[in-house]
This record gives sequence, structure tokens and C-alpha cells, in this order.
Amino acid sequence: MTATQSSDKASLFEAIPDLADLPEAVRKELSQIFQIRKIGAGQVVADAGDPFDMIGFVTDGILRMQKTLPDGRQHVVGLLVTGDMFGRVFDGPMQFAIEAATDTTLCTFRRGPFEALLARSPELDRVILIHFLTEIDRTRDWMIVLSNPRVRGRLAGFLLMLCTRFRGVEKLFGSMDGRLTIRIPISRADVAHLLGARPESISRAFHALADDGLIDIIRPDLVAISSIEDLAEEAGEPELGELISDELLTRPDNKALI
Amino acid sequence: MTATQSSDKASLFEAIPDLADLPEAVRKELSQIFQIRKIGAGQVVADAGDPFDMIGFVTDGILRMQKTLPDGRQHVVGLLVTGDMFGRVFDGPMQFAIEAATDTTLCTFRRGPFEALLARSPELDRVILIHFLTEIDRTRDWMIVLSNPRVRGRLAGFLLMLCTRFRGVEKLFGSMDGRLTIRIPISRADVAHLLGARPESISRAFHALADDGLIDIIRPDLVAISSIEDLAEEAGEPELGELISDELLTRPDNKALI
DNA sequence: ACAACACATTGATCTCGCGCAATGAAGCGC
DNA sequence: GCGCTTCATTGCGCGAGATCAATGTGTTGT
Repeated sequence: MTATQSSDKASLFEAIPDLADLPEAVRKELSQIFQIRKIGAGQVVADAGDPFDMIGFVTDGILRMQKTLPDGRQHVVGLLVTGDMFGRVFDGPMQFAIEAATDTTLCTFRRGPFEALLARSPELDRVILIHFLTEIDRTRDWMIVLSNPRVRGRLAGFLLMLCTRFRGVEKLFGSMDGRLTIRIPISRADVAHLLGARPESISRAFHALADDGLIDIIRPDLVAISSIEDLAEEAGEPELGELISDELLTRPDNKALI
Repeated sequence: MTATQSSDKASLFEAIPDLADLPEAVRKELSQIFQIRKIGAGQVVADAGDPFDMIGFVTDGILRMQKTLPDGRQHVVGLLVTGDMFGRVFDGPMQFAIEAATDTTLCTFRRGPFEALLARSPELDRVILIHFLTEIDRTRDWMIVLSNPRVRGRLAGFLLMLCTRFRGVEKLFGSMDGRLTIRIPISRADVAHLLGARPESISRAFHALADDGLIDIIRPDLVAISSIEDLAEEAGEPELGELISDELLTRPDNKALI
């Protein structure tokens, strides 16, 4: 029990570097009020409209944020991966449902104690603030990807987002013949919803990119990227290509994993 | 000078109700460090990559957030209206350029003093935090609008966003024959960029909606909405329709203005 | 092993939206 | 006033993508 607790504790600060940089006193207080939750793939963590008095950090796995439309369809509005935070502080109910896309490990805090700690610790408060700022920027980046007029371009942008966004997430990356390989954590139908297209069109777009030699489809959910630059070109953001390749080339943890 | 200052002060707290709710002491400190800037339409407030050591609130007018792509094209990623905040606290440079879409009045703070005040005042800090949370939700709503496969649907969603988002902004709303009338604060080309379409397609979509009786195009930048419910239907979010009509019907400031 | 199921892919058809070009319509400088 | 520029609209042909339907392909359950 003590052993589990301490390894979990380590994983929290490993998964969220920002928190690891906090003063020892704050980290200790965090350790005292957090809980580990293990969620199976497909399980619902929170529904839209829930009071949901939890703050959560993802320490392992991938979650889907989705909105349920009146007709019952689910609409994916974003993904959460290791290091991401969710839940609401101070104000209203959840706007979106959260569902595990893979088996997931969460680190959760009850809202009350967490907010109390937030009030006591300016350092933690600042980390959270910056976290939200970053989240806004990311969401705006999604908007740019989504506003690409062509499905191929949106898909290319989506794949690039996976590269940048999920950098350092071991479960997602691997290298095949030295090329960057990414796992697509959601179904074709979900990708379609996210990118404003139909599953059939997404499938065709995948294979169109493959035919042009930009990617290799190893499995439906596993794609090897041949040329990040070309992919970025396709997405309409050449600058992004260079940026990503630079970062990825120097990344140490680009190991095999499927 | 004193007169101007005090009226400006009033406008700040009028424009941003959240700030008005702060304790008197904090409001006084805010008043001491803020500056008023008047920006002409088309002027650039901040460029992407700027250190930009300012925090700003919009007290009047509309601003465009946009990203400049490598090929020089401008890509609109959002709008700022009265009550909105922009700028970055604590961390890095601006990710997007900000440009005035109309004549605009800003209330700005130098980053240093503002952050210092933020550190001293938990109340202000909390207001800012919630502000960012709201901003994230809004941006995710944009994503849902953008992920509509058809241009007509995205345009319908865009118009609905204008209704919800700019509620209470006098310069934007008016009533023609008792119907809700909204002003579109950006050009067709900008709407096209935002919605991932071409200006021609946007123009056609506008007139398609008009032909079907959902809207009336009074001027290119002025649209009367005949049926919010039908528009929401078109956008694929019937629930949103009811929500908006309820809110708008009870809104007191739905007066004429162009 | 087999059926049943969910998901990805492929094919065929038709609509929608892009792309280019031309034509209004409104504002601005001279 | 006039031309000039900028923006919105319209026409037309073609390609991209939606739609409907059928066929793999892998997974789960019994």
C-alpha cells in the first residue's frame, strides 16, 4: 500500500512536469489530498452537466472530450493525454463529457481541498493559470486545423497535432524503420466528427496521403509518417513542419511501442 | 482630465462586470494602474511573437485575433468584443496578432504591475482564472461549429455564436421589425477563413439561408434573423436555438442600432 | 469453431463547394 | 465629377466530398 502510494506519487510529478517544479511544501500537500483512479477504455469519467467536484490530471492513457448532441450523437471536441488537466475550478458544471479512449490512469483531487490549496499557494495557482493559457492556445490551434477547406489538409493537420501534442507520451509513439510512428487513439468515426467530415472521406483521405507517400498505414490506428515537412505542407503550415522535426529529432524517448 | 479619467474608470467596470464585483480596495488599485487606449479600425494592437507586456480589456469595439501564415495570408482565429480580455500573464509571447476590426477602446495594464496586483489579490486572480476557463469553453464551442461538414451549417453556427457571444454588446445588436438583427464585424473573406471556406461560398451560403427565409440580408454586414430555431436546426444544434431565444427575449437592451 | 458485431474500406452516384473570371456596388483620393 | 481600389455578388465548369450500399477484416461472445 505504501509502496503503491509512493510510486503513484512519483508518477504524478513525472507526468506533470509543471507540478514537479513546485516547492516541496506544496508538493507534499498535493500528495496528501490526491487519489488515483484507474479507468477502463470506454468508461465515462464525467458527463456534461455534472457538478463533478473533481480536478483531474492524466498520468497515463488518453481521454476523449465529447459533447452529446440532442439527437444522441457524440461529438468529439478534443483529446486529453498524459499531463493534461481537466475539471473546473470555482465555477459551473462540466460543459463536456469525458470518456476514456484507452485504459487510463488519473490523478484526481476533490474540488474543495484543491481550491483551498490553490488559495494558499500562489505557486500552484500560477501553474494552473498558465496551464489554462496553454490550453486556450492549443484549442485555437485546433481551430486553425479545422478551418482548412480540404479534408486532406485537415487530416494532415490532425496528424501533426498528434505529433506535437502527444510528444513524450510513450504509449503513442514508436519508431518503425527509423520513421516517426503515431497511434491514432480514436476511431475513424471520431476523427471524422472532429474534423468535420464523414468516416468514408477520412478513410479515403488517409489512403490518399498513403498513396502520395506521406504516410504508411501500418494498422488502421497506427501510422508511420514518412515526411513531416510534406505533411505540414499539405496542412498549409510549412513552418510547423520544421518545428516538429527539430523537436522530434532531439527527443530521447522515441522508442518502439505499439 | 479628471473628468475623463473618472468616466473611463466607470466604463472599465461597466464593460467587465466580473471586475465590478471585486472589493473596493482592488478596484481602486486597478484604477491606479490602468490606461485607456483608443484604436482606429485596422490598426494593429499586437503582433504574434511580440513580448507584449500588456494585459488588455476591451471596453468598446471589436478586435480580430489572427495568425499570419508563412505565405503572408492572415487567418482569423477569433473575435474579441466588449468585456473580453487579451494578453498573456506570466508566460511567453503572443501567439496571435490582434487587430482592431472597428474603432476600439481598450483598457490596458502594464504586465508588471498587473501581475503584482494579481499576486496580492486572490479575488482578482480568481476572476482571471474563471475568465480563462470560460474562454476555453468558448473556443471549444467554435470547434463544434467548425466541425460541421457543410458550409451552410457552419455559417448558421457562426451566426448563432454571434448571437450568444455578443449578447449585450449594444453596437452589434438592433431590432428590425421586432426581429433580432446582428452586425457581422468582419469581412466575407475573414468569415471564410474562420469557417474554412472561400468568400464566394460564404456569399452563396448567406444568400441560400436568405432564400430559405432563415435570415434577411439588410446590408452585407447586417443580418436580420427570422428564426433562431431554424438556424439552430441548420447548424445541427436544436437545443441551442431554444436557449438563445429564451435569453434574447428576456434581454432588455435589444434596441435599435446600426 | 462459429456467429454476431463493430469498424474500416471500397465502389458508385450525385451534390456541394472550390476555382477562376466577370460583374456589381460602395468608398476614397484627386 | 472621375477613375481607382476594395469588397460582395454572380455565373459556370470541374473536382472534392457527402451519401447510400456493399464488402472486407478483426474482435467478442458462446
